[in-house]
Amino acid sequence: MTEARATAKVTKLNRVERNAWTKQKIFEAATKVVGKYGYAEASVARITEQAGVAQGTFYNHFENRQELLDQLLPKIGIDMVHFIRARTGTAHAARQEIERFSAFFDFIREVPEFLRILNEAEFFAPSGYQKHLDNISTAYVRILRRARLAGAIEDFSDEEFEAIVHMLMGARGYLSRRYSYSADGVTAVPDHVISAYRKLMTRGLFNASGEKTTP
Amino acid sequence: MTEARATAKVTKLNRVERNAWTKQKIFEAATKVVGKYGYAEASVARITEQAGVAQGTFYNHFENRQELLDQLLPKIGIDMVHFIRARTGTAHAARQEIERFSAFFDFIREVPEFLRILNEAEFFAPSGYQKHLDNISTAYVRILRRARLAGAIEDFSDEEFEAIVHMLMGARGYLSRRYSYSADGVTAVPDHVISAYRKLMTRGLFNASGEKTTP
Amino acid sequence: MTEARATAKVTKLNRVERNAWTKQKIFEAATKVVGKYGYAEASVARITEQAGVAQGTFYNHFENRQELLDQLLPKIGIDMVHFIRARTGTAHAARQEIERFSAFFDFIREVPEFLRILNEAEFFAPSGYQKHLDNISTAYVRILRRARLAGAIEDFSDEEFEAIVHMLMGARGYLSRRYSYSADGVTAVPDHVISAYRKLMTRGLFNASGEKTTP
Amino acid sequence: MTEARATAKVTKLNRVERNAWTKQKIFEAATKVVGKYGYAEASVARITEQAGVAQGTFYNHFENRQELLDQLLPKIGIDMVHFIRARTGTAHAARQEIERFSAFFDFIREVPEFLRILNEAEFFAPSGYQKHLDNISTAYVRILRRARLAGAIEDFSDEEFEAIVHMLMGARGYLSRRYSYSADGVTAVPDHVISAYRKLMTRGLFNASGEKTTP
DNA sequence: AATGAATGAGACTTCATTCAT
DNA sequence: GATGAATGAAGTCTCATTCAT
Repeated sequence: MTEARATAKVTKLNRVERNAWTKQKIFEAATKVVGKYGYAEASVARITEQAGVAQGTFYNHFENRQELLDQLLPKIGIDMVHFIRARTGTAHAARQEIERFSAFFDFIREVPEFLRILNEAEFFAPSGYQKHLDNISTAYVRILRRARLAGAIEDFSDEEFEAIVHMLMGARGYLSRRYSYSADGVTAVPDHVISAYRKLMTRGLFNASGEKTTP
Repeated sequence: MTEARATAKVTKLNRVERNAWTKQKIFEAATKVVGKYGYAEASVARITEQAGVAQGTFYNHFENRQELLDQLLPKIGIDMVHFIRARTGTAHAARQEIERFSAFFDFIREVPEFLRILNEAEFFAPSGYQKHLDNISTAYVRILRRARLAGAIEDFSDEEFEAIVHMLMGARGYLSRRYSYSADGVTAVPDHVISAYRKLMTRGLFNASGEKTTP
Repeated sequence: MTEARATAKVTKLNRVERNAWTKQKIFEAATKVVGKYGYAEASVARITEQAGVAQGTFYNHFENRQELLDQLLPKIGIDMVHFIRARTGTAHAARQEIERFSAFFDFIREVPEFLRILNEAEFFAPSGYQKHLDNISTAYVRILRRARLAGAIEDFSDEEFEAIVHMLMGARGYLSRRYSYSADGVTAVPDHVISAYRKLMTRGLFNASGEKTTP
Repeated sequence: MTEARATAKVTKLNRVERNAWTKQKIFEAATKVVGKYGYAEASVARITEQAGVAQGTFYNHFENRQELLDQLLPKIGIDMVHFIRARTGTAHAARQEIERFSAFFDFIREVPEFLRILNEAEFFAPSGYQKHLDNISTAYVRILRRARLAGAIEDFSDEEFEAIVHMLMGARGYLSRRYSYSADGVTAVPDHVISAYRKLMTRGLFNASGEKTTP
């Protein structure tokens, strides 16, 4: 009898759990489908088929197709922030920035769907995109401010930080599209791209002296 | 008599001219429609209605909808290159770069549709986008090389130039989306954005000596 | 109570039954439309209107228009085989052949749409036509072989049987078009057509001895 | 000057000649197009392109598309009659019939477009088809009557002749479709088809004695 | 008589969403 | 909550025909 109950834990979920589980299945299916075919091809039929549920089920969990699409990027974006944070050491601010830059591309290789979801979201899921942007730029500006406090950056105002952060995000997007896409799968970014980025940042944003004085 | 004939040119076109004129009307209509509603909403019906021709007429001038969409960006992109070139002086390379940066945003104000056409093209008109990208990056790399020859840039390889150019294009795109969009119409880019860009460039890419006034 | 339930079966169908019923409605509508207007004029719009369902419903049951058209003839063809078999007695082989010939024309009168569906299928639903042809000729050759075994036919090889069967089918098609069509509806075949066929068959294919009354 | 006029004969036709020549070009183009792609794919655009004239030109020579299509088969049908007549000897009537049967298939190989034009005409150019049918069956019945007069056929009425002719035409059509079509081009009919036909005819239609008495 | 761009009706098909079971 | 058939608006594209040049 106890064994039966143990089995039940896996196969027989209660109502709330079943509900969450179904929604999660749809989320994962959408990630796969959008990652592989793009938003434009991510029809409700395709997503529900991938999720193994009926089309009607979709509308028990989401108001409409757009609502799901808008939740997709912010959800994965938070995963990305955690991933990058875990990969960032305690070195000098300029070096940390390079680490973040590299970690971004590592994450893309880890979650290959992310690239397409990120890039297309701006036009197919604008409100989801905006939410993601806010998430990221807020965190990023905070980092730059801290670096300024630590003396690693001088002569940039808060407003300029915001602009810089958008430039950095834009640069990453462009580079990822230019260098990371490939026939099947995502490849590493060439070294010269990273070196170009390092030069631009260490000279343009951070105090050049920063690098030399790192213990 | 010659003047009368000149007038006639406008009102009474021959077959070839009428043909070109119709195609041009469709182009202009598409620019407006895509600029206002985006590629996704740019149906042939909408475009032809805007152009004042029948839907069937569309297919006398373009193989299919996508063919027009793919021609849109490269066509306007060339206009942009001319516009920016005309606004670029003969000053030091670093200053020229700032001029180009500013001129880009001026062009956006001049041709408000361009922004959306450019930004969405990557996903709705990929082959047209690629063509545009090639047009621009080729020209841009040439400019950077010339600056290097003139001693205004040091320590960057050709490969790095290509990466830099993609970063610059990406940065502009992001910034334009962040700062230039608005409810109705396109607004000027704030000064602090330009100043942030200038700092990044003059310090990160160009020789500091270029800026004579830097202490 | 049981009777009430039986009635309920008709009025209140379950999901599977409703589904089959809808598909059947579309089939019947297509039969009518193709029979009346021909394949070329059998648009999905016309068929669904006749069936009393929305156009979109069509594509829940058939991959595309052609799939339905290709299924039409084989489906009715099987009905025809049953019809003819039921009308064929146990008389001498030659007489049976005449019975089949007559029964064919009877079936045409029973299902007036069949004629047009059969005749046009070759060009508008080739794969459906081929399937029907295989169904029929296989059965027909088997009949001739049996007659040969019984001594009613001599001096024909299997290959020749196949050719003969095609001739017989062709002859029926031509005759049906020539004699059975009419402004509205299908009429009986004149006696002289049947007598001509009988002579050709009893003398050309079957042993004369079969006809006992021949002097 | 005389030489110039000679050239003119070829290049410069008078109005009537040019007119006829253009119409002829359209006819030939239509034959090729229908023969290759079938009536359904024989759009005015395709035909005029094949003919090397503008679409508008078409309507200077034919009321509409259907008019041309309806003229196609009768025109070639007459060629066929001449061809078969030239191949028919003066032997016994039964042997002549076999010669006609063979000549029909020879003609198909000579004019490969004919097969498709003939077969599809019934449904895509019904009035043209009817005209062709009348042409052929009239001539054919006349032949059978003459054979009856000569004693080669007995016991068939005029009405039965008409039915027989339709059977023969139907048989030929079926056989041609079954045996003569092939991936690219038209192939010869197998011997067993001809032998089956001969048996059916010499026994079923003609006096068997006819063959034996041939010198 | 020749041209070929313009027309617009109509065909097939897709797909987000609804709703009865 | 899950199901999946039904819906119908909307989209792309074809093509016979017209007509001004």
